[in-house]
Amino acid sequence: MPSAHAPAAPSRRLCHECGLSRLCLPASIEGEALDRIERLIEQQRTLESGQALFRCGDALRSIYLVRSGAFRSTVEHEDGGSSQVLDFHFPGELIGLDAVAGQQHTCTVEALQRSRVCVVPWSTLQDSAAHLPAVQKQLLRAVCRSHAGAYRHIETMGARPALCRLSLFLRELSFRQSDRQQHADLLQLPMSRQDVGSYLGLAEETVSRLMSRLHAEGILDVRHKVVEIIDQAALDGLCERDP
Amino acid sequence: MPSAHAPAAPSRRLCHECGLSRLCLPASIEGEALDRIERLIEQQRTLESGQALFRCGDALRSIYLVRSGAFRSTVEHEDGGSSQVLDFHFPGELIGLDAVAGQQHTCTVEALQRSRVCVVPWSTLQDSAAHLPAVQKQLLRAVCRSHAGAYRHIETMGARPALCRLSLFLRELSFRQSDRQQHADLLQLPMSRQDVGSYLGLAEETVSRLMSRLHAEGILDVRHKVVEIIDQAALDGLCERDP
DNA sequence: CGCCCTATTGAGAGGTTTCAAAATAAGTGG
DNA sequence: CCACTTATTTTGAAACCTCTCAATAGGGCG
Repeated sequence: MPSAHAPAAPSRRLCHECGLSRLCLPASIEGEALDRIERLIEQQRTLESGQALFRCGDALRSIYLVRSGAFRSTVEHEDGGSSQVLDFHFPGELIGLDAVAGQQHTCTVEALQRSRVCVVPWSTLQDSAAHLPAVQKQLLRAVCRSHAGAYRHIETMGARPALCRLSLFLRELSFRQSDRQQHADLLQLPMSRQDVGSYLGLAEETVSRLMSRLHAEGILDVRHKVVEIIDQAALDGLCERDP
Repeated sequence: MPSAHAPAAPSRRLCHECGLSRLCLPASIEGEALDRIERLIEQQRTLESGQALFRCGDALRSIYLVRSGAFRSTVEHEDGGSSQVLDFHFPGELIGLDAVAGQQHTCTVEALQRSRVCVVPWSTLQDSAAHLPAVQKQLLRAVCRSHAGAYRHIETMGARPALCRLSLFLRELSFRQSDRQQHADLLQLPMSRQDVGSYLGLAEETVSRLMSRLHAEGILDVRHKVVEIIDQAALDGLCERDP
């Protein structure tokens, strides 16, 4: 019935049909306002593994909404040689807000695997936020959520023992996966051990060693980039600062 | 001349007369829009050293603009005993945005010394942002600036050697002081050594030891809570990851 | 199938933490 | 204003953890 008159919208139902909208920019937005947000999406873009979404120093052009895959953001250290992993980004998350303060990106973001993003031009988004309080609110909440994530990361790095940091990292991944309706105890680690080490302020060998140890103790089942949590309670215990 | 007709505004020129407005919420806002922002300030509040602005779990009621003094935000760890310093807050900075995502505060903020803040009710601020794009923009930038600070903090904690972390911390304080028109090389440390240690993921003894060492090497002049940077170049050198 | 990159595992050196004690500052009440 | 108590800071020595260097094993991609 409705198909008869519908102007055959050219598959621009991106957000309506996207399972991530609950997490993404349009969270808690429905109806016409959602249509408006959909129209902000300039294009979708696919990135191959290793490809950069933008690099440190690039001018702020767009904000990106992760549709699938995973990303890693890094900063190059002044001395040139070393770089450090600042964050990982999964479906439903916004990327690029690091440039809002200074109009240019402060880190480099690369795909860890074949990934897909929705591209939202910043100028358009800003205009939209100025007119639609709902968009403005969501944008602010997205930044604040990201900020809260950074605080959790700081908390994790402040948890001294390496085992404790790794446990917190795995728990965080587990939470984020279940947010996306994925198994909370069958973790997909799209990043390398080196990335994990850099993210946690540890050597990659330490990460590898601790993974093996947790496997040997029956707490994890480590199969390359797939890690299954066998004993959640034990893992939670390791997140405490002491033992 | 102008005093003749002026309606003797009852000292509500808070922002106009505040030297921090360039850093604070009203940054780059002038004229009538600035008046509007001024009117958002419900009251000013003075806190004694150690007094809490809010505690973890409190409902989001207001955002606070630091006028003078210094603050420390901490999270209590689940196990109860330990807590961790997440951030320090100085004049011109916004406090309280951590609660925007979830409507309740995720950390506890306490004054490190007698301090003064402007109190802006969140509901009022939100309304104002919905109507005034300038306010909206500033609010977003403030969060993003704070987010950028968190990323720098992560970068600092990822810089493995303790000496390197401490150097980066001192440099950061120096930058923030010069932003506030204070001497860049005469640092005021309102927080304890333990706070610094917690902030950097180090033991307080390590912080103390390294301070002494830098003093002995003639790079710093450490006088209790006042630290003078004698050899800026040497300190910068220590910020590199290697030596 | 073979190369290359990543991950794992081992052993030693080094830096930080811990525990403990002394020295210094800060806050309190007379 | 001083003496007292309390808290913070500094310094020391030993133990521990993590890093580094090095070699091996395992997957992934052409």
